[in-house]
Amino acid sequence: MVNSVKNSLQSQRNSGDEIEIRPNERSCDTRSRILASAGPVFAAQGYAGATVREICATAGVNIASVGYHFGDKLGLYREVIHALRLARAKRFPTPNTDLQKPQDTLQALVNTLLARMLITEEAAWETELLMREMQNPTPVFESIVEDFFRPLFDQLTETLGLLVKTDLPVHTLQHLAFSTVGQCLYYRVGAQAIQVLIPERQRTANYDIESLSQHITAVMLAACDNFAKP
Amino acid sequence: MVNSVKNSLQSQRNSGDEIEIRPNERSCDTRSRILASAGPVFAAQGYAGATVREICATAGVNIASVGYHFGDKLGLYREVIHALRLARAKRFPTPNTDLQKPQDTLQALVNTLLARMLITEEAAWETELLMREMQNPTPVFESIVEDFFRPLFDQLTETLGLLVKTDLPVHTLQHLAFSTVGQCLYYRVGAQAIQVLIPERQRTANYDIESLSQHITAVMLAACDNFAKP
DNA sequence: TTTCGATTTAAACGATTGTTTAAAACAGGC
DNA sequence: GCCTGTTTTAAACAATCGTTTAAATCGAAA
Repeated sequence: MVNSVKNSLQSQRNSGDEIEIRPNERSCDTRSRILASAGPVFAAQGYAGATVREICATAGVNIASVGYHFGDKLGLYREVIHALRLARAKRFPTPNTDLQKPQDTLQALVNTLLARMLITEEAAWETELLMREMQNPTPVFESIVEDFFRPLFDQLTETLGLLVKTDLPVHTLQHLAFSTVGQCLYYRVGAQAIQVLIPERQRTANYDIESLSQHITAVMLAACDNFAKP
Repeated sequence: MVNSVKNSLQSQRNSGDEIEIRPNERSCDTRSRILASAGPVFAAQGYAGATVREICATAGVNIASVGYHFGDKLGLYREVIHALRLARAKRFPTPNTDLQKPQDTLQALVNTLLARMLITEEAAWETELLMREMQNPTPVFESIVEDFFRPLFDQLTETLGLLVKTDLPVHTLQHLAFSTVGQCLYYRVGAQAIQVLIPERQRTANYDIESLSQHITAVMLAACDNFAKP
């Protein structure tokens, strides 16, 4: 009873304030350890498949800690997503759209998209988690789209609008934007299929970010040129 | 003990023979009822998320029946995938590539791809299940790619090869094929995101299979034209 | 040092999972 | 009708899940 009251208060505090001042070092340590361990586990197993026992074991803390610090499993997941958003906003700043030719802007946007998809560093779990949200949306999905996908989508639509010269209906520009995104996304979504379809030698030679980025940009520029003169 | 022996024998019989002669009507009924109920449940919840209890409840049979007829949960899943392959081979025959202009072949291939993705009939669970296999591959995934994806992929590569006129390296044709597949796939993978990004009125007006198919085909034809004259 | 609230811990809770068991119900040959 | 092998059934199994509890431990103010 006393615990649950404390937890709910703490939950409100955490989700409300941006700057959190933890009571002391000890709790802050276990809290952030849980947070750091939870991300990869959620990404690898999915929200339902992930177990708080595995998360706590990886973090080296007691099982009850997640209940104490985050209320419950869903509260922990919410904070993982929250932290993920902050981290990715810093890692992938939206490329500057002005001061350069739209061809270069498109190239930069495709590069950013592919880099987000094919990242293999220690932050690969972030992309994995976002992919899982796309297939199995949780209540946090809509805010992810608004904060994450829409800015890049708007920038893409705008840039394509500059490239087609002729005024095209909005939905055609949106289709072109989705064509761009779809091509980039496939090298992550279809990665398992590509691994079966294409022998490894070819894959390592011609499937790096640079080659794919140039190819997709070329496809879209050709499409824009063609759509310009009907 | 006696049961487990019977089950393993039965499992081998089922996976080996193509034409199965069930001992009598009764068993065949519960067996096929389980099989019919399992597909949608596996598709909706994923393999791990699906419960044999829900499957059996939907089928109206006892919980122990899945153990008796399929050995265990994984055995049931294998047979679901097996039946799915047979059903889809009939439903989506690969379009005839000869006897028509490559432009028309491309259009037909894109149409088939989009139809597979955006199907909303009672067989929608099949696509859902295949998408889950792409993200969380089980041991059956590789055979799915070989039997299902590769024929269409080869046909696509070949058709694009006819369209570019100039001889291009194989990997470039493969990239073009993936560009085509990626654009089609996105309207299923990104459906949840599109639902947030695009207001419903626009979606119902300009996101039908026909419009999307024509758009994607136009994009790829433009790309092929451009790649032809470097 | 004592005291008190914050935090961590081990243990248990009830619920749900896949699987198994042993008995009952069934179908067909004699 | 009886017998035999197949199929179905209700019940229980052990394992694992998220969550809760009450006691132990800690840190700092009094």
